[in-house]
Amino acid sequence: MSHHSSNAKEIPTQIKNPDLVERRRRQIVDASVQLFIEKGFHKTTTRQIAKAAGFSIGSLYEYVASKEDILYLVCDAIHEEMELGVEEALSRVNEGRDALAEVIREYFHVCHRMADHILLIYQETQSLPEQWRKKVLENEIRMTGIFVGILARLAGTGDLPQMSSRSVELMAHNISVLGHMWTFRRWFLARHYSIDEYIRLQTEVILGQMRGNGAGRFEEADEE
Amino acid sequence: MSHHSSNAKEIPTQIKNPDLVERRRRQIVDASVQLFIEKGFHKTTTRQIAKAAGFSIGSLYEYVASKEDILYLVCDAIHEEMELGVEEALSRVNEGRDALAEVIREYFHVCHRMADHILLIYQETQSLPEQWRKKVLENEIRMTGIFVGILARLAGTGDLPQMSSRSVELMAHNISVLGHMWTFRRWFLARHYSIDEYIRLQTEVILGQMRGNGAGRFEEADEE
DNA sequence: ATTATCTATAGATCTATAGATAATGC
DNA sequence: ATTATCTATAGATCTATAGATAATGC
Repeated sequence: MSHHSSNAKEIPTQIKNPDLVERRRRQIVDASVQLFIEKGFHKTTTRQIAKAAGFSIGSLYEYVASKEDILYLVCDAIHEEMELGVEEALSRVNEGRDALAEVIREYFHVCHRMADHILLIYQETQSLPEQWRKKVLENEIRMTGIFVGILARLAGTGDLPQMSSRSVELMAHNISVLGHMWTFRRWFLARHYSIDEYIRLQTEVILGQMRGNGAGRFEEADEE
Repeated sequence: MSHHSSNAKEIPTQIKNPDLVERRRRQIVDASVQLFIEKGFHKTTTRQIAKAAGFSIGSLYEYVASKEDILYLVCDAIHEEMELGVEEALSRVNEGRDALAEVIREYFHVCHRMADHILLIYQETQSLPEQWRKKVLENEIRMTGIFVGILARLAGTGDLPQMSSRSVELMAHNISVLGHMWTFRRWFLARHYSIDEYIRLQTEVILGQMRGNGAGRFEEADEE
């Protein structure tokens, strides 16, 4: 399933050498991610980005046409990293009855690792021009789609109860968002739960329904 | 449970007449909410706010000390409206076995009604000065606390299975956030589900575990 | 000659305030 | 006299670009 050849290539540049473009844009993204996380998109200036990237403001504008371009590069890079992370993590998951619990655990760990980045997307997507906001939202759906596929397969093999495709889809959204919740409520949650406790409890909540195995196992961990 | 005498009063002003302050600030908030939803906080100028509120930029700065003050007034007003909405809605909920389903339905309808406002909070909280961001996040926890109280009570009367206080707390967070999810994934969800379908399916998901009544009722609505 | 980079700055805003004016109440 | 409001603008940025300079390869 997929080589995500980052949409970023659509952004025009004055520079002829494609390798150079890729290298410099990576510098721009790395510098910007840091700055945006610290100060937010609007409070970061293009000069600060150029400086942190290691070249002049003039050069910066050879590689992008606007500050919004930079935000798009950043969002796109984050999604690419998320997707790689998730697919790498999911490749470790075995088939079988506990597959979904493992999927959740792996995915939530990726969310934990990329907390600042996910938060950035939640906060700054709105600042993108319409055309690119749309692309970023599509990325979000693509991520959710990975879970739809897994849930559907598990339902097919009987490892999950039969459910309508709409229930499957909504469940996939819930898993995505409850992973994100750890990032945007972290200032609260992390004071009360470790990431592993959080995963354990949420797994119970999410699987509770699907297994339909009664209310007996509430205080028990599933694994770990 | 509470008169939320909006924290807003802490913001200093040059104007002596408190009624006037309240009235003018309401004008400021009403104008700003509209503008922020349309263009975002950073792309809205103080002049536009003053104009939309119906007075001059000079007067505006008699009622607030900075643009951030305005954002805080806006966030605070939104939380106040949310809390009023939720408490009003919950006052219609009866005790008993279906209480939680009703709570969810009422709460999600409030989220639906206030979708733009909730989204605004997600996007712009970060732009607040530390001190006020903290207050806004506390508001968020207070809202969640309402659900903690309800769940705990239902667990006490036996209308929910016994569960640890941590599970109750996390469940409350999930309900809050899955209501918000309708607002920040609305561009996708609303294309595939009506708000009532969304509520029905999510209710099944959330209650599925707690009732522990097996996987039989999947395709059945609970009410409506 | 071509490509990449830099310096210097035009041009456009935007926030916040100072100081003038109008309205209100004694 | 006091309170509220307005006009005009100081002062501070910030994005984006034009035009000059340096590096690269023929």
